[in-house]
Amino acid sequence: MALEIRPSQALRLWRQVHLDLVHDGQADLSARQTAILLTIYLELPPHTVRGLAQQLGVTKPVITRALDTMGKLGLVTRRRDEFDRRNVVIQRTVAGALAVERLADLVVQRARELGPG
Amino acid sequence: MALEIRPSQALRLWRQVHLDLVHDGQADLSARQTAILLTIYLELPPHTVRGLAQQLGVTKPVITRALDTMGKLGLVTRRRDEFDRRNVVIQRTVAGALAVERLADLVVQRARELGPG
DNA sequence: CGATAATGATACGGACCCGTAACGATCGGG
DNA sequence: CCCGATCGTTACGGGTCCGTATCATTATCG
Repeated sequence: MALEIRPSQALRLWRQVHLDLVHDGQADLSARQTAILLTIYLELPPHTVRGLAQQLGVTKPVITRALDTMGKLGLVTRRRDEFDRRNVVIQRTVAGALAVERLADLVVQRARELGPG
Repeated sequence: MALEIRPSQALRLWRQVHLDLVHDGQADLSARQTAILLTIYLELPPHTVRGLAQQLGVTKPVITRALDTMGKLGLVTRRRDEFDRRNVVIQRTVAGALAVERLADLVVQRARELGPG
């Protein structure tokens, strides 16, 4: 079920969605933060700092700081793992789920509006 | 020629491309910077600081700083407009064009790999 | 126990970015 | 000519992020 898209379409889609994100005054997330957020919301729990760091190929402090920021924005929450208290389990929030959902709708909508070529 | 894509597909595509960008050690551009870069490379020249600021709905210093950063990365160049020396014309570079092209191919490739649902 | 390993958080110096405000340079009309 | 308008840049104070190194806490295993 491959999704066929031409390079020029891909670029216009990419640009338009980013323009929308900037325009809507959403949090100006970096590529890293976006990757972290979507990983948390798309991959199966549980998510740990170490696991996310491995998946992204970055150091642990990067994840910790990103979680700090997203926590302030209400996009994720952290909780101690009671079975292994060294671990921290990253949890989703309603606000985060809504933000992800809004992003999905944005991409779908802008893709639908793409002209040929 | 609408491009049909489901929300879950959109999210997986978005996540995977961002993961690739992080992994490939590309510059960790923010949403704003990405929007600026793609606007320069997709919209017809000439591009000015003021024009970009209007299109993105941000202040001029934001554009100036983004151009500083992308200039260091070799993605864009600036030149004085000789007809109206108040203006600065933003120009594309070979490196920038290659980076944009690579992004396009990345999106196309990851879209092709998307499963259904 | 005690030693070792593993996890996530923190400290540090440096870099970048933000928004507001001010600035120098340039144009253009009276 | 000069004065206002316009352009892009810079200054400022505050915030975030980076990578490296180190830390406290907790688990594991001899």
